[in-house]
Amino acid sequence: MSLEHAILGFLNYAPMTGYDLKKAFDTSVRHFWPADQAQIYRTLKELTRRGWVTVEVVPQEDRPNRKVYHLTDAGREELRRWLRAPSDPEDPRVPLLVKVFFAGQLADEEAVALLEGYAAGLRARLEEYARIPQQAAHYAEAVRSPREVFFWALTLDYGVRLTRAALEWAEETIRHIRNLEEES
Amino acid sequence: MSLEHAILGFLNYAPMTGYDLKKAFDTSVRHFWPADQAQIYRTLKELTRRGWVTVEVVPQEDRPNRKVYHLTDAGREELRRWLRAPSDPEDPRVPLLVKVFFAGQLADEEAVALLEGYAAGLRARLEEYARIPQQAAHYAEAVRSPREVFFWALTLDYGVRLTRAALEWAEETIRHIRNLEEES
DNA sequence: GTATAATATATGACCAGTCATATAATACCA
DNA sequence: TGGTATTATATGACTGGTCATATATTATAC
Repeated sequence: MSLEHAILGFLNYAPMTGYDLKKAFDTSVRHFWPADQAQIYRTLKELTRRGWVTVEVVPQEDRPNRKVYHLTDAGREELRRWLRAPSDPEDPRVPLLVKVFFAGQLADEEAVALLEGYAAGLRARLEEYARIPQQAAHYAEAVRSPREVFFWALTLDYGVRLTRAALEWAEETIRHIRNLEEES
Repeated sequence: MSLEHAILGFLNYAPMTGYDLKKAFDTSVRHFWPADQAQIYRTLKELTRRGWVTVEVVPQEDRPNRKVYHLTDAGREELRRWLRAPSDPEDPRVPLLVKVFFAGQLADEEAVALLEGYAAGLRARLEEYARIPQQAAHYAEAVRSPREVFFWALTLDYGVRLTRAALEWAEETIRHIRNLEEES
């Protein structure tokens, strides 16, 4: 399960609270692995039970106590085991394709509208991706580990390439449908 | 929810049992929307409750009775409503990228092995996709609705393009890591 | 003769993830 | 003065999906 291991991965950088972890997810892997706050806290409990992390309660007066989680040796071992383990190749679920599959029920203009909406979402996504490097720049400087930064950048590259491929498909498909219309 | 509506979509082609539906899923949309048998039966129950489908029990002597489900007018309306409704653009979860994100913990050869395993899975997927047109040929003939066949083909085209894009990313990334190794 | 596949429906247990909400203090803005 | 944001943890209810298994008959393969 990815959430568990992503948490181990973050705690391997530095000890953190559930709250910190939520922010870490939201500013890094959220585009390919969003994490729900409730799920993070419940997973931390489970990871503690398994001995992969330990808790250190840091009392605070002005705000709620912090529960700082530390990766244990067993946890670090599990992280590396998971990283090396083969992942089974599952095709990702694509809700849009379910609509496309049954789009024969729609008129041509309606099918085009469906694809235009999808394409608009993809373009917005690409714009968001384009803003990431600047946002990440100060991070990369702070971390000062070019090796880590290299792998982080790979995930963005993947996102851009796949989104572009999907957009090209959508645009060509729209053109295709419009051509069929003209011919008839 | 896609499963519900996919079932409505199939029942719009023809009345069917849960068993038939399972086969329909497995021979068409399984690459982007796999359906569990238990989930199909439970969803049919729910769709009946909502009045989108009706059941007709067809007694059989030699094997279990068939419960043939029929799409109602309300169900057909719901199918078209769903097809026309905008789908919110969510980035798909990509478990591999979680590993890549934390791959700084691995040695270069290990990171390459991770990507090689992924690439192998993608190549197998492309080979499977390449076999689909022949498999679907007799279907397309039987259906005799070129419009339906056109939309079905679009979903395959999407799969091929996205898988190729992912494979290119993986292959270029592998080369990239190997180049870095040589330089050092 | 024995095992497995196909036809057909169904339930129980479980899992990961989502959404809403609770608590409680401080800070800041209008 | 009221409303929202930030810090911080936690629970309850729910949803969609997975896995294993039960039942019962016929057909086919080894």
